[in-house]
Amino acid sequence: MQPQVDKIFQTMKAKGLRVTPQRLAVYADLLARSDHPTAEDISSHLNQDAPIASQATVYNSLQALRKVGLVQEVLLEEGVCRYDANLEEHHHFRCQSCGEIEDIAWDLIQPIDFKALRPALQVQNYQITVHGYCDRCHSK
Amino acid sequence: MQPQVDKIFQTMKAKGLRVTPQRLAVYADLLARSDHPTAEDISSHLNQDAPIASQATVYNSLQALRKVGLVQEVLLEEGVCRYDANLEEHHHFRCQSCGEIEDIAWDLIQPIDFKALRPALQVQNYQITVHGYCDRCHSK
DNA sequence: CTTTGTGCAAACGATTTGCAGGATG
DNA sequence: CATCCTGCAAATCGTTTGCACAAAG
Repeated sequence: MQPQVDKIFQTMKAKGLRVTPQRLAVYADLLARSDHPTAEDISSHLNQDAPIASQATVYNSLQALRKVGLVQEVLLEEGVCRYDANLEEHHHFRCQSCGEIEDIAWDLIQPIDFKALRPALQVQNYQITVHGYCDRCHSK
Repeated sequence: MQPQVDKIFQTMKAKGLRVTPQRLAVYADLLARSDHPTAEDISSHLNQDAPIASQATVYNSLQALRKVGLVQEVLLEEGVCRYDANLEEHHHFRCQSCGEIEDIAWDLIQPIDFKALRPALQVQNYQITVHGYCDRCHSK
């Protein structure tokens, strides 16, 4: 088991939530994937061989994980919510042709000091969303 | 009628789409609002006194306007799609407490040269989404 | 008279919820 | 044994679609 998975035990127990096999499976699946799956993606991937977690439980688990801060929502397209267990701050690129989503490392972009720009706002975090065409689609 | 509204005639006709009273009403409503209303917001606002456009027509009109580039989708929260007729590039701030959305002027933030950072990506546009607490919620 | 758009209601897809039964502490 | 969680199915919410009629070119 990857070291990162340990986090769920500390984090969830600290908030009084149980670490059930289903929640663990959802979290492990998210950690193991580099893409940003939807709830449906996770559900079908998880249950492809044997039933691990019902659809409702996947949704519930994602909410629980989100509540304790282990996963984040990612909103890049209309109509679907994607999830991400990569808690390092990062930005996103989305290909307008194939829909592929690519992370953009936080360090690549010079930090923006919103405190200086807009002192009235108490900024918690920010992300940059980049739209365009990926290498593969572009070269077609 | 505001000068901006004229745009719809040129733009839609150029693409072979008709400027119907409903589409005009939806567009004018969007131009007149500084917030970023949902389709439902627009529909109820438009029809509060007299029936102007059915719900389906509001959705269709928004798609038509989006297709010709007069309005943009704004994805800031899960489950709802917001719309914006402000075509000047800009960023968004969303208050995590009251949900209020505020524009952040494009010029406020130093442009990012993605071509230099990630030459493989053909970047069309990008926006920054800032989360935090607005002045009002923060001072509570 | 052919094309495009509207309105209604039904269909849809993603997500949530109510509730009975199970597992956990 | 009290609490929390799961699974199922039904419900909900935002959005889309099929179809008949109306309007525009």
